[in-house]
Amino acid sequence: MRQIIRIALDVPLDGLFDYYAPAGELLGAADIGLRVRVPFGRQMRIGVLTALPKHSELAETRLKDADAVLRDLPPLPAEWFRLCEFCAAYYHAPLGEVMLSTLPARLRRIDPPRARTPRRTARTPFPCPAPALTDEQEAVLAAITGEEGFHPYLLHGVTGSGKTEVYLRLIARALAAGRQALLLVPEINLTPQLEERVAARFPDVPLVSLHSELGEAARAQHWRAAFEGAARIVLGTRLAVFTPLPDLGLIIVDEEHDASFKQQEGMRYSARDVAVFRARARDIPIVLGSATPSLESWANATDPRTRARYQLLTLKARAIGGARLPAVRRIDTRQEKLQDGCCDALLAAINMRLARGEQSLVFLNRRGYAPVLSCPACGWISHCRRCAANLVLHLADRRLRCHHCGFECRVPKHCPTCGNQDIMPFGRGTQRLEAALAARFPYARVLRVDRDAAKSRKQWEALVARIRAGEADILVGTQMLAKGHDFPKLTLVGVLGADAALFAADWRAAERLFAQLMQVAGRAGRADLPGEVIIQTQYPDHPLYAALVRHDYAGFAEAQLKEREQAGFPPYTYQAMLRAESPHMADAIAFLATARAWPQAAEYPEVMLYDPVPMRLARRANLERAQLLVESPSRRVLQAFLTPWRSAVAAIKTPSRLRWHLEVDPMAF
DNA sequence: AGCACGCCGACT
DNA sequence: GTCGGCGTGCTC
Repeated sequence: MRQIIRIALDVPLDGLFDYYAPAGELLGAADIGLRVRVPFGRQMRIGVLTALPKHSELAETRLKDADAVLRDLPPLPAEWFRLCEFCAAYYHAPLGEVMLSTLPARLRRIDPPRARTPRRTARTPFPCPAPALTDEQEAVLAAITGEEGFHPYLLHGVTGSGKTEVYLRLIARALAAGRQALLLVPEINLTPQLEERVAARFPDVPLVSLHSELGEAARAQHWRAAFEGAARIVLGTRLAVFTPLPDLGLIIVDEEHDASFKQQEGMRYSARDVAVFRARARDIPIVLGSATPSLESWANATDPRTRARYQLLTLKARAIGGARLPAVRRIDTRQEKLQDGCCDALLAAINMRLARGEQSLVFLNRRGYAPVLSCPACGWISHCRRCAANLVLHLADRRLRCHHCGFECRVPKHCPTCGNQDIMPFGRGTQRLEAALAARFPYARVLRVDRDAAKSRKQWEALVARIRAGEADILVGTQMLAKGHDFPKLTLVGVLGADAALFAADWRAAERLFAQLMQVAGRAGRADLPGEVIIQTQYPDHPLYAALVRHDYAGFAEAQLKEREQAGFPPYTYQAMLRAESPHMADAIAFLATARAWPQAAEYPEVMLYDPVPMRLARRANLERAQLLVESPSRRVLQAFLTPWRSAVAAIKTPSRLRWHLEVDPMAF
């Protein structure tokens, strides 16, 4: 009679796998959570020991022997199991896939490279004493003090109001209580800056960062320090939310509205939502911070029907002495003659900054030279052969590029269909704007900051350093530049081409645009220099811009929530999306139609299944994509439906090239 | 998801 | 004659 062990494996199959314990090993309850190496099919894999069952459902003759129990790492704790189980259940992903995908790659490897002596990361932060708090910050901290147990807070603070200082004080409190603090940030771009600031405040406290740009070795090392409790502060991007932390006492989610908390591959989870679950399970406070909270969080904090699930805390004033919110002006471009896409007022304002030695930023969320190349003679336009999208003209290196699949080619010298020599760029991107401004202001130093100019982290940091050193007068940038960094000499922000998002098919576009414009406006005038924002628009009376002029997030959010409620959109309804992709649209649609026709669906009258439709980008990289929206006014009902439905969907016989996935709480449509 | 087995088209 | 295309089926 040999001991049976139950293993979670990283395979897209439901259920766990039973093995015999390796010869000569007797495992006990304390070993649950250890990693185990097992033969699976024709390969070896790493799994996690989840149980020691008395019997297996499988005939014992079919069980294989596990290869080895790995003891290089202590067992993963029960709390981490519960977190993974919650995600597996809520996002309808196989447990093994969830568990293994949340571990650093090195711990999933069959042949772990011998751990080398950890390199001393010589971090000598300049110790930085805590500044005096504003009255508002005091009030916020007082509201949080003394709260034991699970308590979710939404910290709404305008850019520059000193949210980070509040975080630092809360972290200090957690540390003093002998707890670890987990600080989640949206983007890798912002982590070094914040890490420096946290390290400077707590020079003697072990701190680690966890993000995808760390090398495999560093990632494993940091993760381990956090897991073993050596690191007391953990700062990381979304993947860090799964790090087991023995003494966790506080979670902070900075910029909680940010879309990068949503994983868009594999298990499509929201790190912010997982963080809230984790805080509740562990019975500790969590602070979600933002200048423009997600409407979900705002509703949770303000809608009386949700009985104020989150406690709202507000920072209204800018913390830096004398700094005020920038004046926002709308310029009606229907009344204006534009030059290179810019109105006179913007050009004059840039001129004034140049004269005063200050910086200007022109925000245009479209990279490349022009979004499409076209032939005026025959109407040819530069389509991507693999996607339902246009090829973008990149004049900097004379290439046409697809921003969806990465296809690129040389710019043709003449029209491929009619031979016309005069093919024309249509529309305007950052490269074209950069060139135009450089020609218009020949003595100004124009710097473009977009994903093409800042491909790597290094390039990005070099650009930021140049801007801060005052080596640029006019910045042309995409949303990359909207986030996080303060540029003390930047006093003018111009916004071009924002209108498109007002009437986008995606009903979340307005929310994103408002957040983005609030953020980019926050770049202007942070120090003692007053800031100005000029928005060029054909719809100056649009309520979104009107709210922006008033810096009125709350007014905007309330109006949006009212619209959402009337239209029956989240957060007043709960959604899941089944997506399929295949070389042929008909196969994708047919698959979704079969899924929709699930006979038992009739037993869930509160669940609405929409018609399968092609996705907005209907073809990408030669795969045609379609989606099926599932909706319910009740989260519980939706979940109850999804579990059996997913099993039924998994049993549908599909053409071999068809891929599908189910996404709970989809963000992008 | 991997990975093998298996049965049909153009290469040495 | 075989290299390799991807259809099908299995993994404790």
